[in-house]
Formats: sequence, C-alpha cells, structure tokens
Amino acid sequence: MSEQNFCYKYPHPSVTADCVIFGFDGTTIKVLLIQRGIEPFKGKWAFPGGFMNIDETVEECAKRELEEETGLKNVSVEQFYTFSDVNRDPRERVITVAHYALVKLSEVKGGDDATSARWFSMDEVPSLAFDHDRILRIAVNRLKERICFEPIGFELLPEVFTMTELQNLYKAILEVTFDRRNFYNKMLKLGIIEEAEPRPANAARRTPSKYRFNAEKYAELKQKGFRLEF
Amino acid sequence: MSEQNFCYKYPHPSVTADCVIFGFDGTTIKVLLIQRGIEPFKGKWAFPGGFMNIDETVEECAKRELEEETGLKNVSVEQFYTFSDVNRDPRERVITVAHYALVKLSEVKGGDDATSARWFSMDEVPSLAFDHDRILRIAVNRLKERICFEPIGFELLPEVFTMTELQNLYKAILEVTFDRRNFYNKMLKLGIIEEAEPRPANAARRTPSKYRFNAEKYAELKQKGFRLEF
DNA sequence: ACAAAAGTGTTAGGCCTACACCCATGA
DNA sequence: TCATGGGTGTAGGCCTAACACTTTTGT
Repeated sequence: MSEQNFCYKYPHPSVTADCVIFGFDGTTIKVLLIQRGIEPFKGKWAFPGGFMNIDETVEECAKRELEEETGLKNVSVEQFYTFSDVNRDPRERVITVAHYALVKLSEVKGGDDATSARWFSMDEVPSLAFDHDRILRIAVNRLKERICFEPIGFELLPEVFTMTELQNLYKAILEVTFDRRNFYNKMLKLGIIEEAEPRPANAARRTPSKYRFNAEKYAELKQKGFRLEF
Repeated sequence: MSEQNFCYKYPHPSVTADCVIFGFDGTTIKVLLIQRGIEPFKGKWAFPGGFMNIDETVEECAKRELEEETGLKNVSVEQFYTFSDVNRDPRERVITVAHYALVKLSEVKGGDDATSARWFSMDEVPSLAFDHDRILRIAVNRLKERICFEPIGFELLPEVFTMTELQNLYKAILEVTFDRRNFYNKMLKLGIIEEAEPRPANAARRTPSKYRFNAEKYAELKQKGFRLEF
C-alpha cells in the first residue's frame, strides 16, 4: 500500500487548508487548537486542517477537515492568506491556504472529548506546530481589521446579547476601551441592532436590556452606501 | 522527454501564481494582459502568471513570471486570493494564487513589443482565459477597498503630481466624483503629501501646483494611530 | 470670445468625545 | 454597607459636505 501512482513531469507541492477558529467567552477571544497525534510536531498544538483532496476546493477542504478533527459543522470559513514558504513543512513541499471563522461558543457542544481539540485564550496559546504561530498573528490582524468595518462581531455572540457583552467583545478584539455611553449611542444610532424583547416596565434596575443583530437592516443600509466604522 | 518522474501516493494539484497589474494613465485605470500563444485558450487574453517552481514561494513565482512574460522588474506584488475551483483549468487540477500590484505607467518602458503584453482600460477588457474574468472582478474590489484606507494611490502616479491628477485617480478607482475644494482640503490636512517645489511667485494662474507623497510622514502618523479614510 | 482648467473660503449640520451620577443587587 | 454593574444626557470641538466665482490659457 505504499505504491506511488500519481506521477508528473514536474514536482508538485501538496496543498492543505488550515482553520483559525475564533470564539468569545464573554471576556476574552479564544482560538480552537488540536494536539497533533503524529509526527512531525507530535504533541504540539496546531490549527485544524489537512490535505486537500483532488476533487474539492480549498474551502471545502477546510470545512471537511474542521469537522473531522473537531466535530464542528456548518461553519462558514473564509480564506485569508496562502502560506508558501519553501520549508514550512519538514516532510515535503506544502503550501497551505489559511482560513478563519467566527463561531458562537454557546452553540459548540461542550467537551467533545473524543477529539483532542481545545479552546485557548489568546494569551495562553502555546508555541505552535509548523508556521502556525505566524498564521495566528496574521489571522488576528485580519480579525482586527475586519471588525472595524463589518459587523462580524455578532457571529461570536449568542443570538441575543447585552450591550455590555458587545462592548467587551470589541474591547477584547481591538484591545481598546470604549466609553460606555458613547458605545451605546453609537451602536444604537447605527441602526443595525434592535431590542430583542421590550424591557419589562417593572424590570429591576440592574437587569440589562437584550439586543439582537438585524442582518436585513444591515444589508439594506450597506446597499445605500452606508459604511460601518470603529 | 515525456517521462514522468515525480510520483506521489495521492494526486497533487499544480500551483500557479497570476498577476493583476494596475496602471493609471491620468484618466482611467488600466490593467496589463498578455495574449496566450498556446492552448488552452490560445489567442485569448490572460493575466501574466505561470507554474510555481518547487523551490520558490508563490510571491517569488509571481514576480518571476511577470518579468518573463512582460519584462516588468522589481514590482512589489501582493497576493489577494487563492482560486481553487476544481475545473478552472481544463488540462489538470490547478489552483492559482492571485496577486496584484500597482505600477507607474511613466516608469514602464513603452512598447516592449518583444512580448504580447498590452495595457487595457477597464472598460475595454475582453473576455479572458480561464476564470480570469472573476479574478479581475475580485482584484478590482480589493483595489477599491484598499485605496479607502491606505495610500496606495501614489504607487500609480509619477513621483510628482498635481492635485487634479490625484483626484482623477480616486475618481477612476472609486467611481465617485469629489468636490474639488473639499478634496484639496482633505488631502492637505491629512499631512501625507507635500508641495514638490514652491510655486513660483509669478506662476501663471493655470499652472498647477505639484505635490509629492511623503511616505515617512505617513509611517509616522500611522504609528500614532492615525487612520486614512475615503 | 469662449470653453476648460485651476485656485480659493465659508457655513451649517452631524458626529465624536469627554464626562458624573443614581439605583439596585449581591456579597 | 460596600463594591459592582447597569442605565442615562449634554456640551464643545472637529470634520464633512455643500456651494460659486475669478483668472488664465488655448482654440
């Protein structure tokens, strides 16, 4: 079973897809890693990912590998950079198309201990396999850039959330603090979030209002040339 | 010489790099295409690009192919998307890492007719080979997004330029018209362009002032958290 | 003489920022 | 009772956007 049946006139690289999956626990950004069970880098942590089949796109590959290795299904991944350093894999020439996705931690079934997947806070991420340290750095940069101009933060939050949670999310990603009142005003003025349920008249003072992202409203505003900004 | 000496246990795709090269003639955005001399798509226009060698990165490949096919040297290319549709090349499975670059038309030596390369205005681009129509669409989108937040427009202009030329460039890319006075004010207030030479006291009224982009100033401002916006 | 290019300033409105206090809850 | 979390409004400054006329040159 070690036959080598696929032959070419010129050497071909292998192609892999890797997934940087971000989550948010209400306080800090988390990233999903798996512990490698085989060489190279056995025992080290890495992003879910693997070799592309000849009859699938890299995005399909990313989703397939993600599900195989972590059980996460139906995640909408987006490629962000292709890493092609000549020696990035010690086995053979491998280029990888890195993807990222944002998931709601609340919807990930807890402790699927059939896999070796684990969530790490950004500040506890260990040194990673291959060039995955670099991939993570670049993924985080993309996330920061992207959240400034697109409402992707909501993908990390539950359907319904409080304004404080939303603010903490922006704080965690952008690493800056916002004035609470200004943040409220700005968010509400944008017109892309709405109150999830009317606040009961007799609500206790400390009960926060709940909001929900309105994707249709956003699409409509965007078409009119509206631009989100942070 | 049709031996197939590079054999693998699993099928491997080929990897190519393609280059979308933008220029600006003072009025419209141009893109550099080459006419294919061989099948498939013989006679059709396509982006410069070609197969990656096993000992080079995709960026190196993009630059090498660009020089081989068009004579353009020392161009700083940047990858923007990896296209991996299964049937995008009729010969075999090929994924391509698309790059783009902005060049000063004034510095490209005219009419290198040893090559089949030609500049096309955006509105005269013919139907292209492979999935290059789609690649162009996405490249143009990236260019639009990018020029809103980074001073890349200057890469398309000569070292020294007039405010009107700069405004025409923004108009050509973003397809919106700016009020001339507001454009002047905004650009000058940003602090990233400077007068190239003091306007002679006796300059005729119609002689435009010349400006130059100040990259150091921009780097300095950027470090202080300044953000460009259009 | 007429069309085209370039230079120039003001105003009003909207947005951003900074800032402080009260109430209710849970420890 | 004390610390924490949550809700709420205003004023000043800055930026943006809208807007018109004059001069000169080339045709």
